[in-house]
Amino acid sequence: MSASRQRPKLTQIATLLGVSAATVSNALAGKGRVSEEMAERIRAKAAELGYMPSQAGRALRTGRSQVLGLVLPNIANPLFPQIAQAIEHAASDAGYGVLIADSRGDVATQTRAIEQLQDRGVDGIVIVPRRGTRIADIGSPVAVIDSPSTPGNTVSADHWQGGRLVAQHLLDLGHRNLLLIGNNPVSNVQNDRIGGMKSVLTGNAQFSVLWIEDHEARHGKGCILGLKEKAREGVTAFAAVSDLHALRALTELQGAGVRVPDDASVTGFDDLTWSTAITPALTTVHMDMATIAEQAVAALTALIEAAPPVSQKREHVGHLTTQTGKPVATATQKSVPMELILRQTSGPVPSKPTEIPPAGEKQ
Amino acid sequence: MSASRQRPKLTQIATLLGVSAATVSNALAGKGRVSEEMAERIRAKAAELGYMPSQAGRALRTGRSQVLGLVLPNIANPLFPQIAQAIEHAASDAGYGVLIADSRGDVATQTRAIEQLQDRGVDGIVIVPRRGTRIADIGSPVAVIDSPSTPGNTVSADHWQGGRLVAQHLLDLGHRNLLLIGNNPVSNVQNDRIGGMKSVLTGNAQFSVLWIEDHEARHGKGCILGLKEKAREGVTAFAAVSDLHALRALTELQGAGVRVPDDASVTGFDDLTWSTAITPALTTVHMDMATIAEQAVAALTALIEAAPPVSQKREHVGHLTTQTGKPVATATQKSVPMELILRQTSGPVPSKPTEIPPAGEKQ
DNA sequence: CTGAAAGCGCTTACAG
DNA sequence: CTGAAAGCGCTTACAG
Repeated sequence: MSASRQRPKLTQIATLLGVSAATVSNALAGKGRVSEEMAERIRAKAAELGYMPSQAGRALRTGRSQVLGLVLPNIANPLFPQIAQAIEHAASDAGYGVLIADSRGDVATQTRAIEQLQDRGVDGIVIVPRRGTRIADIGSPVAVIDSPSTPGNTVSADHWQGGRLVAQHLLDLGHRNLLLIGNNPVSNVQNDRIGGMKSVLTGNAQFSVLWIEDHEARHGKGCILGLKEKAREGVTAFAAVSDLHALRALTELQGAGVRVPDDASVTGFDDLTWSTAITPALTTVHMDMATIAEQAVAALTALIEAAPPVSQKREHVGHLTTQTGKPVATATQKSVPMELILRQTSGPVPSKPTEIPPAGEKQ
Repeated sequence: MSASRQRPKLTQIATLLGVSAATVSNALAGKGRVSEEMAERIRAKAAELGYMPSQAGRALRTGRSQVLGLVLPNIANPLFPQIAQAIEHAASDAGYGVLIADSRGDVATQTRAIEQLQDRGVDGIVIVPRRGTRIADIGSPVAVIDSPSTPGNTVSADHWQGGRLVAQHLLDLGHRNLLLIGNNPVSNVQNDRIGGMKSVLTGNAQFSVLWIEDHEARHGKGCILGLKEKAREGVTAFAAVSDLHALRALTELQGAGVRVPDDASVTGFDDLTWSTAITPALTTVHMDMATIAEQAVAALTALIEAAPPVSQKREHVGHLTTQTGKPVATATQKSVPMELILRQTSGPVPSKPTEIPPAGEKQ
């Protein structure tokens, strides 16, 4: 009944007001070349008609789509919601839309995904890269979200510091025998987190590291991690590099009759949605994705504005541009502090040696 | 070093070959108005230069952006990765990009999100709507992913049938006393799932329903669900309408010394990523998001093609269009069967009455 | 079978 | 302060 009248266009409001399209455009863009009085009338009329400029027209003319591409290693990744949400907001605040792409596992698909995004005319790309990605080969402005150990333009959480946080927390609770649980020793993120933990675990605390992929390579996918035995051997704290692994540890321990946090503590990383939905709720480390996303988008828009739009006649070629037209940008390296979230899976080290039930009739 | 030459444009390949832009355009579009020989040369040259048409130019001319909007109630939803991934692929296969938007909780934000998408010129919208959304008010082609109980153009999993699947499974295992766990009684999806379960639980099986929101309203957010007591009262199977609630049940039971699946069975819904990462792995019901997404995108592209592009001069106004230019579309109502995934949290009902440890020193 | 022309909706120098 | 004109890259009737 209401709504959905035909979308008004610039020229309509121009003729309605008896002015030129140029004036309307300038007024709406706030380019100041218009009398305040005229500008006001134009803005009023535009608002009245619910005018929104056509992206297509503007994009064609300016060479800018006002759209960013978001490339992720694997959309199915449980961290994806947090990242996508944060990027979407940051981008939206900066006047950009977000087009998604999925690397679907391999670097080849990632390359294709990036190309597709470019074919669709994105102004820049936010990427959480797969191992082995050559960022430099991407012909668009790029912001990388990874770990501070990644070279190049990067924004990320300070995973190392996050590691220190958990380890210190466990130390403070009296734990002196810990198992650090990771998945893959070649991940920068995981290595940083573990490295941070290790850096705190000096002196009289002992620890070892369990890499799940290695373990599964030997015992089969989805196998038991043998945490109950570890507990019986005296480990009182299990510190995983991700909530996913913490969940695995928690359920394995609980299923084996090891009580958390009474008999052993478990901690994770990432603060995934379900981490409060479990009993006991998971102690974890939270990354401030909102800030990370803002910084990534800010870095990206800076790059975009520095680079001349591709499809524009370059009247006077800038002094500070390389032959490819890419500005000589200094690499951004930002890292955002992580925050420890105290919940119920971590508690004081048991005073008396833990009594772990023996055998255990697992099916 | 290589790559990133200036993007070639249509006219470049035209002049290079000494033909008109029109011919190049026709050849590339396969419009047949070009000799096969010429077409071949043109295609070859285009491939050689890595030509990709400018979306902006094409969009401006055709009135079509080849982009779909994806609107979700809450990007942070754990189901989002599955949905986004599936939609992205289906859309990509159909030649569309996907722009994301976040409803961030309320209907008002959802409305704004939809408007933003429209301002960015999307050709259509895939929406997983919030309660109370008036789909009819959206001025663009829309495909809705929800439950079959939702009126209008809808594609969805057959949640009711999924419910039957789990309930029958538990019945087959000998369970006769079940607790169905839901969150919110006003959700169509959850009601369908529970309804399906109930429809199977006739005869000598007894059950009751626990709505978590109600329970939390009385006992506080994040409270204990009291499942151990239920178990002691004779419940042997806990069937949740989502993996999230199943996880909550599982950890609560495990933490209270109730062994799963030996003492009690637990089942979920959705097959979230972590459902194999827990011990024991979760028995759940999987939705075929790939198929759902394909159907949603297919329905959407059909609508898009039926509707005349907004910004086009409508030479001869079609016979079968309403005054708003929207085609009189018959409502699509498709539902995709769900699949039971047997894993370790469900097992035969215990032969002897379960011995649940009493007290329980929860912290 | 091929080309010349118009135009999609905007913005940006340039004149006045 | 305002307007006329050109042009972003494409596609689509229409002529030839």
